[in-house]
Amino acid sequence: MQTRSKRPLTLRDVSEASGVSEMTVSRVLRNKGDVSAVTREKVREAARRLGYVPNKIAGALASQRVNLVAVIIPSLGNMVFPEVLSGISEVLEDTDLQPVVGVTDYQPEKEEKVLFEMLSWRPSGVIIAGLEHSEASRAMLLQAGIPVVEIMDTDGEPIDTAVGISHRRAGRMMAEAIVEAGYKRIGFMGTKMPLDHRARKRFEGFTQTLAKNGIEIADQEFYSGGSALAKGREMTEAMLKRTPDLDFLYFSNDMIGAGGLLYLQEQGIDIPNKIGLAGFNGVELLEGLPKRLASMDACRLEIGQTAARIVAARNADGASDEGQVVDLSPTLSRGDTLRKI
Amino acid sequence: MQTRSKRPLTLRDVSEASGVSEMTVSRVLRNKGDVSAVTREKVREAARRLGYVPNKIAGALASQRVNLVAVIIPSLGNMVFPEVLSGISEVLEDTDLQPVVGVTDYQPEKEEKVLFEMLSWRPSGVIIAGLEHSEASRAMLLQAGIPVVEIMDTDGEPIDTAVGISHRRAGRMMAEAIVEAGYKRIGFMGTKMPLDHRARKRFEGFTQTLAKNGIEIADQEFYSGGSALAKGREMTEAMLKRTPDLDFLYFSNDMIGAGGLLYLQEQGIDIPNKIGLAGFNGVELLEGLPKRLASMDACRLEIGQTAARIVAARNADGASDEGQVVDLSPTLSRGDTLRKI
DNA sequence: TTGAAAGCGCTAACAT
DNA sequence: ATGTTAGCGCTTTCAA
Repeated sequence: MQTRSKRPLTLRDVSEASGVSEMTVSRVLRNKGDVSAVTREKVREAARRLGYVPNKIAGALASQRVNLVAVIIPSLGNMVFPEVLSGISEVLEDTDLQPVVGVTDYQPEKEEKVLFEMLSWRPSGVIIAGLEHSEASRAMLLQAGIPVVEIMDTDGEPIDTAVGISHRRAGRMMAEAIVEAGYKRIGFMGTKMPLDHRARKRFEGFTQTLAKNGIEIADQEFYSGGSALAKGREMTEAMLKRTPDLDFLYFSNDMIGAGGLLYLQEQGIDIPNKIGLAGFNGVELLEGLPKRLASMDACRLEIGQTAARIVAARNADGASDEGQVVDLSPTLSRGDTLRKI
Repeated sequence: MQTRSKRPLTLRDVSEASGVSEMTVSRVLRNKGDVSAVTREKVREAARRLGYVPNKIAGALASQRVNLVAVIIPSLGNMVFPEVLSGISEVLEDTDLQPVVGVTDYQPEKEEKVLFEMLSWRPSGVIIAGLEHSEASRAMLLQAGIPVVEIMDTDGEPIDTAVGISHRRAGRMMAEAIVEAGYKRIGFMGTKMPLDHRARKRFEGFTQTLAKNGIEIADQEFYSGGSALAKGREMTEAMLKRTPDLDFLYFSNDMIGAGGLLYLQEQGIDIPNKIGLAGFNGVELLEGLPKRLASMDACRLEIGQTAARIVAARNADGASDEGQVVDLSPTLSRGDTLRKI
């Protein structure tokens, strides 16, 4: 351990310090090839003593291999994505691959930029949220010549491989459960995000199934920004003032659903008999509410794990699963806010 | 735009396609040096048409510059850190630097590993949470020869520069407010995390100030894992059963505080008169609760912004602010759960 | 304004 | 088991 230096150390420094060729030093540090125990120890000791940190840039250029996996998601604030990331990290930790995260804020232009930036580091694979990408993004992904796994959604044509759930189906399932339970006057609340394709697809599936049962959304409202819990509360109050005869509220995420739930409880309204409620995501965070909100889990952890496994497998044996679509099944939890039939 | 290829394109491909030397192509693509408008357009067009993505690995090796800033944090699930990241991204977006995130799960060994991994990509700076690091980590940071900003905490000796709040002081401030408000029988609930130094420091400051006022924590409990909201609820119930005469509950984070709040409200207990409550963090997420929880904000966004600005400035002009400590002032919000004096 | 040559720090592919 | 050589794809530097 020596004092702060301007020039970072190179293999050569370790080579000189240990009296062994650069090549052998390189072999020791990568545990590659046969090196005698004595030499190995000499080298390790020298590297440790100097505080040598290998230069992956040079290594990557020479070997043409980069052990990074680009993970591109819309947001970190959403709860959902950190959980997907956990699944990815967990699986990649057993390999020599490393996730690198990029965030798009649901903006296609930003996605394009982040993707370009990450691809320019020549990662070994890409895991990217959603099936909707700009032409340029699709082109880059196609050109990259690496495994590309699109996650979260399966309603569409994957570039290469997809792992997720069908959000249309998720919307349909929830609508069916609500109709079966006998609710008729249904209100919807969600985020004002034209670019959140998955929320849009859930909404489409939801309204289609309602329509099939002769039901039309009785009221709806979209918000953006602010605290979701507070927004759920406010929107619920406003909507019930506007449309007092609603008997069910479907929220596009659990957080606003929780806000609505708290509001209704304060008003002493009978849940789920007078009004039923449901959200989406099965956010564990919210366990501990006065009543468990009906919800539908999006298989976040499993999606991350599966995607990572696919990338890892393709890197290991080059097995080509291209075109594969892994469609997971979301499960509905009725909680205490969706009345039994 | 052409079909998927095995070998990624190189500058040479663009050079040949545009009939211009590699060197000039390089200049165009980096907007460096003088290139005639005609040539520039020719090159741009060729690059676009081929779908060329520059190889940053080669570029970085040649130029000895990498526009990445390593950001090392304990967790993404904590709410707090995504917000710090927002502050960092926001500021770095106006520069040519890019954040790259690594997660340590509060484990020193993992921090060491992540740090080593990231430093081996030769980033232009490091932003790392906390002031407590292993000897090896400190050595690497010192050796790296790049700006190092330790964030979140200012109670300790920074390696280079620190930006954060004093958690000891935060604990003291909260204790003072509670004592002033006349509460006497105080219970504490927190996470069982010996390695969360900031939580520990808050607790120390808190108990010290109580002691100074002749008060000792009347009961305390630590949890790990599970949903924080549910844990807050359960622990509150258990603690009040065990120690019924408590008149104040201090929670080490807002999420468990919210759980406690919901429980007490259901029990019809008068908050803040019969029992007062306070959390920590000022999580915006929780606005919308029946009562606003007293809390103390940790200046998360500002910490991120300031840290990023320091790294960016040092990269721009090499100005050396080493040893600087930026100590931000957390503000106490009394909410509705801490009675006025 | 453009081009040619020489490396950046490492590893693949061959020696030995 | 160890060493030598020749690049990886760019950018820096110097020349034209």
